Formats: sequence, structure tokens, C-alpha cells
Amino acid sequence: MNQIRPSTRDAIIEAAFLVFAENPGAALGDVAARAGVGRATLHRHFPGRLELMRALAKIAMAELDHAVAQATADAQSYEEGFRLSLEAIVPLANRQWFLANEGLQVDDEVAKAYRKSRSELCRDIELAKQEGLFDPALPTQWIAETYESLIYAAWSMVRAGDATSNQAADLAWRTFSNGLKGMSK
Amino acid sequence: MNQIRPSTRDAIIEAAFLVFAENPGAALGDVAARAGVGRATLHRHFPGRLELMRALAKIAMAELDHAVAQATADAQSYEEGFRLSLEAIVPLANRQWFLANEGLQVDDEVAKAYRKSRSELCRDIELAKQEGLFDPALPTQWIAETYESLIYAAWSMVRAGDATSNQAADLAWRTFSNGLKGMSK
DNA sequence: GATTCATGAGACATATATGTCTCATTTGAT
DNA sequence: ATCAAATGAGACATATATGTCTCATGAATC
Repeated sequence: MNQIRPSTRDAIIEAAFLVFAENPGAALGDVAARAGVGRATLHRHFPGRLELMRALAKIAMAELDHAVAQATADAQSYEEGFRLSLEAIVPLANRQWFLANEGLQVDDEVAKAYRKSRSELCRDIELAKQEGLFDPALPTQWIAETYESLIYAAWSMVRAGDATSNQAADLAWRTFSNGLKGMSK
Repeated sequence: MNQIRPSTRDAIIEAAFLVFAENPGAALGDVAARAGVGRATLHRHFPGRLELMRALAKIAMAELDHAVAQATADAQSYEEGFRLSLEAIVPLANRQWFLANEGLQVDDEVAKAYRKSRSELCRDIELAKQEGLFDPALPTQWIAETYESLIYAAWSMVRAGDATSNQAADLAWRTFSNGLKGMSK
């Protein structure tokens, strides 16, 4: 063994997303335990809590960006784009949650990128209004808030065992598009 | 001055809701500072963090119950009931949030009451389905999750200064009812 | 004006989380 | 099988939050 095992690092990261989603103030020892790893090992991979949080934020951002880009690569309309994005994000809802609630506070670069992606979301929403997907009279900010909120609602359904990711994403999409519907739909 | 000033206690409680909404792990010193009160004074009113959290949970529960009961006293239908409830809850969204995210973990009695009120919500949703307010094919749990999520979405709008409580509650109501609409509406 | 009591400030001890270090053990590569 | 490196367990010091206490101050009651 001549290098840090990637699997150990991955286990810590996945455990951290799970534990911090339950309790953002959880101790690093809890994260290590959940990962099935010693506390010292966690510190070898991430010097401190801040560095771990930063890494999680960057990973969350990267995974979300990649998943959405992948899913919407061949979308033919904003309607399709939003639907496919929801499907892609719901399974990563814990990333989205961590990013929005913890990530922004620990890394300026991440915060900046998040603001940018939020403004792109708003731009897409306004273009989708022109496509007739949303009621143009609704505030763009409200549509964005609804979008994010329904991701969390879908996440709750999955966690509670009341739906699969796909089922929850479908419910979110139907509620989203019907709830904010424009005239042409 | 021959008794603990109620205003001090109220200031601590209000500050605690504000501070814990921003950061649930905030130190009691932060709460005291926000309340414009010494840390020792906070401990005189609430022996420890747990007791403060418990008090907040009970207060949140009581305020929400009262506000909803008041608002829906003369509702003539489930449609009206849900609309008026939303209007009543949105200004208390920080209570709702605290209750759901922190309160349940610190007080069994509160947790039990919360589960009861959740099951009453689900019962109302099913009755509202019969009234034609919601699509009967939608899972009741999804409707409940959507309801709660839109409260938080509305709260975000208010915090960001993008809407008043009434405006945000109206947006939430329209999105809620349109998004989950039944046939007869 | 005298009294009473909540308050504010700060000292203090304690508990918990954090971060570092050591050393024996295990694991993967050669 | 041997070696190098990562790991686990635990000791240790430190930082921060917590909870208690004391004392001086200020405000309300008499």
C-alpha cells in the first residue's frame, strides 16, 4: 500500500454527507465512525473540520454540475431541461442541501459559484417563461425557491421510504410545472 | 422590581428563534448577545441549552396551533382551510422550521404532538381530496411534504426581501393548489 | 430615600470537540 | 515473503461552549 486509499476518502465523504445532513453540528468522530474509520484517519485525509467542509462543498458543487450537464445535454426545450434536471438532482439532494446550507459559509469560491449557478437558474426560468412553461406574472425568485423546495420535498419522500428517487422526482416535476404553469401549457 | 421581567424572557426567546434559524449550533452567548442580554441572565431564565430548546419547541408548537386554529375558525371548506392556514403559518415559518428540525430531537412530548398534528394534516388532505381540492392519485405524504416545503419557500422570499408575508403566502397557496389540483377545480 | 431584586460583567471550573502525536497492526505492492 | 505505507487505537494538549458563582449596578416598589 503506497498511497492513501481512495476508497477510505470516499467512505469519509459519503459518511460526512449523511451525518451532516442529519446534524450539521455533528462531531468529526461521528463522521469517522459512520465511515467505519478511525478519527485519526479522517484527520489524515482532511486536516480539520473546515477543510472537510470545504472539500464536501466543492464535491457537491462538482457532482451537481456534472449530473445536471449530463442529464440536460440533449434537452430540446426548457420544459425538458427542468424535468431532466430535477431527475438528476433529486438523487443528489443531500449534496444540494449541504451546498446551500453549509457550503456557502465555508468557502468563498463555492459561494461565488453558487450565486452564479443561481443566477443562471433565474435566467433559464425567464427564458422558460417566454416558452410558456411558467406564468410570466410569477416572480422569478419564487419559481427558483419553489424549484429548490420541491427538491427537498422529494428528498424527504425518498428518505421516509415513501418513494424511489424517480417517483419523487416525477412528483416534484408535476407539482412544479402544474403549480407554476403558463398559459400555453 | 420583584420578578423576572417577562420582556427579557421574550427577548431571549425571539433572539433564539432568529439565531438558531441562522445556525442551529450557535452558542448561547450568541443568543444572549442578540437578545441584548448578559449570558448569565439567559441562564437564569433557562438553566441550560436543552431547557431553552425545549421551551422554544413548546412555544413554537403553541403559537402555530393557536395561529392555525384562529385563522381557520370559520373556514367553510378544506380549500379555505388550507389557504388560511398557509397565511397564518408563513409569518411563523421560523417556528415551524425550528419545531420540525430541532424541537423533535429535544422533547418527546413535543415530538408526539408533532406526529399527531402531522397525521391530522394527512387526514385533512385526504378529506380535501374528496372535496376535489387535490388529485386523489397523488400520495398524501407528497402533498404534506409539498405543503411544508412551500412554507419554507415562502419564508425564504420574505427573508430575502422579495415579498411580504402575505404576498409569499399567496404565492405558496397558488402554487400549492394549482400544483396538486384535483379534477373539480 | 430605603429596600428588593433582576441584571451585567466577569471569574471560574467543567465538558466536549478538536487537532497532534505515537506505536502497533494491517494491507497492498513487489 | 518482504517492504512500505496507510490505518486504528489511544494518549495528550488545546480550544470552545457550557454552567455556576460572585459582586456591583440599576430599576421598580414601598
